[in-house]
Amino acid sequence: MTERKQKILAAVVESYIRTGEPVGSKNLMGELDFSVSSATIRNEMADLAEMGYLEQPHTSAGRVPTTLGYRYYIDKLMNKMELNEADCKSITKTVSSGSGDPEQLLEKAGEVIANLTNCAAITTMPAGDKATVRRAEIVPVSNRTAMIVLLTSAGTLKSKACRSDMPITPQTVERFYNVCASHFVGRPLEEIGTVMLQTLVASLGEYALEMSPFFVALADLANDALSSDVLLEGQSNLFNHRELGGNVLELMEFLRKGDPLAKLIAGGTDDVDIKIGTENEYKQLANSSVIISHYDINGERSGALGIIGPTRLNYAKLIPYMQFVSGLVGKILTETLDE
Amino acid sequence: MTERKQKILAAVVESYIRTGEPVGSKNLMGELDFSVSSATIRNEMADLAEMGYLEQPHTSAGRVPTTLGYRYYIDKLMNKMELNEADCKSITKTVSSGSGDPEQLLEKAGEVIANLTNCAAITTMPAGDKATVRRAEIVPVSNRTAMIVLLTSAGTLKSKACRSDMPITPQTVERFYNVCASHFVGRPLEEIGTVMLQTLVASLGEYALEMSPFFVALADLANDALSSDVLLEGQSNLFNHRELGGNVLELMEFLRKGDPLAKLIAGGTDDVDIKIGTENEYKQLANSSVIISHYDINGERSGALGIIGPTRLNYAKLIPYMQFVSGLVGKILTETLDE
DNA sequence: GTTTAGCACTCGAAAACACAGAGTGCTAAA
DNA sequence: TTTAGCACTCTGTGTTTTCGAGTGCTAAAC
Repeated sequence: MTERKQKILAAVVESYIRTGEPVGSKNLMGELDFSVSSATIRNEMADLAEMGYLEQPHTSAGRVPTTLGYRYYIDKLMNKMELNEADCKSITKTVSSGSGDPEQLLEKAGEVIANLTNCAAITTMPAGDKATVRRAEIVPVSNRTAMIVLLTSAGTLKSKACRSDMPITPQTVERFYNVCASHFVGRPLEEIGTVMLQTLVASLGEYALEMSPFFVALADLANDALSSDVLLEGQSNLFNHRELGGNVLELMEFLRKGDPLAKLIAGGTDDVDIKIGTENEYKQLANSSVIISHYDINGERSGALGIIGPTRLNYAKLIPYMQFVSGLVGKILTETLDE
Repeated sequence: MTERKQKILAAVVESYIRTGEPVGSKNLMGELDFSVSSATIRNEMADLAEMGYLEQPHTSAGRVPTTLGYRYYIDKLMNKMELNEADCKSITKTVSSGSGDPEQLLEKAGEVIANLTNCAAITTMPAGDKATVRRAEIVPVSNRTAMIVLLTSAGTLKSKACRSDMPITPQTVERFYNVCASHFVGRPLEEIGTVMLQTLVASLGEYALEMSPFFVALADLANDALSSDVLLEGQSNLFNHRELGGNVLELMEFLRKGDPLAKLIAGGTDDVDIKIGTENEYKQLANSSVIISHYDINGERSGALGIIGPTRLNYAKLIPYMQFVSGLVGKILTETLDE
């Protein structure tokens, strides 16, 4: 891999990212900082194609970067762009304008990213992995229906209505509160599994029947709180990218499901993860790139922001932006949740 | 408007709804219960076109119903289809399978409708118009951050994190609880407006500064609880209707915003509201039809289910279905929330 | 040995064209 | 009033043509 080949590869990638058109040898001439003829470039490009970095949509078209080409560009050739001062300010202003509610914050961050990048943005709420139960109770709303409320140490509050077969008395409420206080509060959410509940219910004796629906619902809530919520913003931006073509629908269908999204965004240990096209584990993403940037709360990896778009993302610009926003989110959340 | 014209109009509408193709005089011959030549039908159709009930996409194409045509058909000609027994059962089963949580219920109902109709489904949570405050409190999650929790008599629970400039002490919590108990509990949500809050904060004296962010957040929550939540399901179904063409995107963008949706579904006093194409107040819906069916809780109009799809909906079938599902939802919610 | 000019060739996109088919409107006869 | 017949219109489709961008190869130039 000569230096000249590198320069040509970089130029092809950048030109393609900019225009979306396959790039030919003649056009490339003007974009290089050294002058050679188009024939020379052609030879080099043929080499790069053979090496797997470029490919042709069809015989008589220009060249387009392959997954490998993008990867090489990102890892070795790319110069990250500086952040635009004004953008930073406006982002900071928008993101921090909320009242301190994490969900609102991440929603806003997602919006900002989606608008900025013209892609779909995904954000995860701070992970509840290690969260413990802070409080659990039932609040009656009618004769036989009550809200179950679960507050975790991570600051998430989940609630859900639940119907009982028996009238709900103040004693029911108190009993439930006491059981929770003695068995759950301060313990990790994970412990509220079905096994735990079964033994618990068994030990309740005569009250078992009365209480069991509430404990089942509580387990539901605990699960809810454990599975990190994923927010999605700006999906419709994907329609602006015609290279995604007919696959947009499948892609959007894929995004609608929370589970794979959660997996997608969870993986990776680096500060910023980039998955290009077929590098993605899901085949629906074969034509898309994903940039994921994690955020830390109190120095601990807690969640992530990501974008999903076509493979020809402006990586040099977007990577720093994603880092900036996730850093900002981490900072704000750390402040919000400090002990 | 002769009887024959009516029969022809009905046949045109039904054929178009079935096939999606403009219908010509020859094809129509086979679908009428009397025999006349295509020429006769042509004459009648020309008349109907002149009267504004039909139109031609272009000179040499068949005829398509206009908004007026659909309207006449629905109001005067349509025979509502009977509900399919098996469908009813499966709907009932799916919808009532939840744990009694209204949100879950309406989500399921929306899903069922979306799948059944191949349209986008919108559902509103039971209105909080007349709801009162059942409980309001703050729960600290860190030194300066607390969750504000608001539970209404309608069974909705809203919460939100809120950050204070001062450390939150148990006294703060108690003070807030007491103020809420004495001023808000039992009162309509609407009263928690900014005006009310200002006078209240003023009366708090030295604690005003400490408490005000929480009251502001509480007002937010009250507003949240008042503005009926709108759930949207099956938007992607809209892509299956090619007659919506390029407008699908605008339509989906429109659906993403909650506000107009809420307005859309709120209006109307009838049991079932049908808006066809340009009858809709929003121009993004000019090519769509909307069927909205309200549900009652304890005999009081509380919310609605609706579908949005192309104008060529199978009204005769879908209207009874919507009535059935909304009736079912009303029944279940009435049971859930009975006092 | 590397670079360049020249040239034949390939392929896709767009334009031009032909044409079948569905449907209409009109006229005149039944 | 209804019907048969006919000329006409328009779209959608398939075919052909043209155009241009781009390539790969060869042979000459550096």
